[in-house]
Amino acid sequence: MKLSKLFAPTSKEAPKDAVLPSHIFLVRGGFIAQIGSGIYNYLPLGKMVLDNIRRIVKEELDKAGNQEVLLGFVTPSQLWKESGRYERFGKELLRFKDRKENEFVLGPTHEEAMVDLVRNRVKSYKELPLNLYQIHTKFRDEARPRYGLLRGREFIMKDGYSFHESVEDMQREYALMEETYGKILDRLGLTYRVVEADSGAIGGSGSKEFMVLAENGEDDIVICEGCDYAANIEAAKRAAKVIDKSDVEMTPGPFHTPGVKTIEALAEFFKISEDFLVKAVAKKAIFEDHEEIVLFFVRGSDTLQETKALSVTGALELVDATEAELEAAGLVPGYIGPDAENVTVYVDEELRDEAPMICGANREDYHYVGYDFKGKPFTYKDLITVQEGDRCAKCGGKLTLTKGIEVGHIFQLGTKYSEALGATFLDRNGKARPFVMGTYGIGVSRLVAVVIEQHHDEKGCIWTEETTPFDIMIIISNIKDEAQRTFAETLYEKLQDAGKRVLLDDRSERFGFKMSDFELFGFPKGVIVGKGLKEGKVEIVDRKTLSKTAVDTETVFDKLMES
RNA sequence: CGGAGUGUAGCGCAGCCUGGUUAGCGCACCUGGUUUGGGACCAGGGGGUCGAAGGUUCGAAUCCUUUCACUCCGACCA
Repeated sequence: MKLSKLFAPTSKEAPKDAVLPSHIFLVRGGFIAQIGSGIYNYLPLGKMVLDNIRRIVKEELDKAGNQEVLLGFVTPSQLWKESGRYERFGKELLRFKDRKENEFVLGPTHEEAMVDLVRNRVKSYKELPLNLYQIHTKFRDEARPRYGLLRGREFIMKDGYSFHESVEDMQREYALMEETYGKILDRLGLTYRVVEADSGAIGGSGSKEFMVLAENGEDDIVICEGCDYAANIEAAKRAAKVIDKSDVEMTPGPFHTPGVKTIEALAEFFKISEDFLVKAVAKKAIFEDHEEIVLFFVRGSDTLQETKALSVTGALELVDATEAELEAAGLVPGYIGPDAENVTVYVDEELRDEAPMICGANREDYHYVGYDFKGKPFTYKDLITVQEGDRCAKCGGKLTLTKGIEVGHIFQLGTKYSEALGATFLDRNGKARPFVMGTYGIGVSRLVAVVIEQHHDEKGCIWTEETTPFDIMIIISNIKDEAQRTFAETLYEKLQDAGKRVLLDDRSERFGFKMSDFELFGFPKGVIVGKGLKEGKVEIVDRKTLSKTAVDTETVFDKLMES
């Protein structure tokens, strides 16, 4: 390809809203261009990267025995109503009607559609297992799209769905997918961790996320320094905190604490560690058919993990409760304790049998000192957010927090969707049973940006070997110099014939301009054909290190073929 | 969805408050020339429904109303 013919408009200026390197360089390098909020066009270079990633994903999945299909992007709402997600998915699901007033959705994920494809077509255990995937556009009407390709509304995802006759077989496939995803990310040249995750709106019994480690990641992940434990903050567990109670004594009873409403104030008032306080977090839980106030109690030094909290309630969402709503429920804001009546109460697991504690007395201006959880029949659940420095539940090692970008997520789904949609097969005994399913996703378009988040410098992109659109860029320093042009064009032809993907910068621009574009594009190798040609020399530039090596014109071809 | 902004040439912006010639500037673009190892220079040139609709006015980019889009902070987010 000749750069003079390539549609790759580069620019010195980045869009003013671009803050992440991937966003800035992909736009400046002419890889992508925004067309609407959270919607991007792929220009030739961006499309090449996307195709590379898509190809790697496909190769590895096919090797693992998966089969590619392509489902309709527009999905009849009926399917979503059958699974119950039409209501549950919320506003992210873009709904619309056709000219006949029939309702449709733009698929944000395709569990329903894939189950529909398989039901009544796969009828016997003999046809199982089956793992079908597609690499397709998705649409989620994100409340706030940002960060370029990292959080768009329209994006490209690989989504796979497996069907099995037993949980054991599904778990075998789940393990195979974990391995396969690892191979894919390795080939892309990414550093990642597999972490335990919350299953969220998809549901199911277990899930893991593939997190690419990056400073600008949106997800907090917990990593153990001592073993391989790693988890999303939303799902992370720790060894129960050990509290030193040696010099704490309390005489049980109510205590007058006027105006002391926060944990900090309470710790100050009693001159005691927050470890001995009970923090009440009140939320309004919204269910499909009603709303109610729910109370969560955690140790004063802990914070509520909202994803865990949401999951124990089974509600659609949790929102902050207003003081008026709390009072209406018979609660006293600032003095709420676990013995509150007529509301649903969840207590953190680590407070089971804990004593002595200080908690709200459910009475204006009073706390209860010396509270004992022993024998209290609360519903105890894991509710806390793991903090930096907590101890690993697996090995006792120190837990640290880091940032990651989610690029893959695998789920042990079970029979949730097959049951809801009535998708069954006949088992070995001739009995109809719902498929046991797994589901597996990779953010293909997100990966385009992720590669850059992990591989860039202040000048621009640095593509990895398998993602780069071109292997080599030949830069003709002075296009008016006949010798330079002839040599470069000959080399260009030769490398192409030898199977290299080569871009020839034959533009009539100045040297500095072309070098800047080379650095911005980020192809692994550059060849500068310039003033050294008179002495029989050209230079090979390594994009990663930006180091230049003078090479004889005789040997440059072989040198380039080596790498 | 709450709060706050911005829409003027491909991009970045000034002009608006205080209405009044032909709406400017930088970059980019086109032509000619000089230049060619780190985003050059000289000369000439093209490009605008001032986001849209309505209103006030002799006169609107500028004032008013409505609307749309985009962005930022937050909430939200397989």
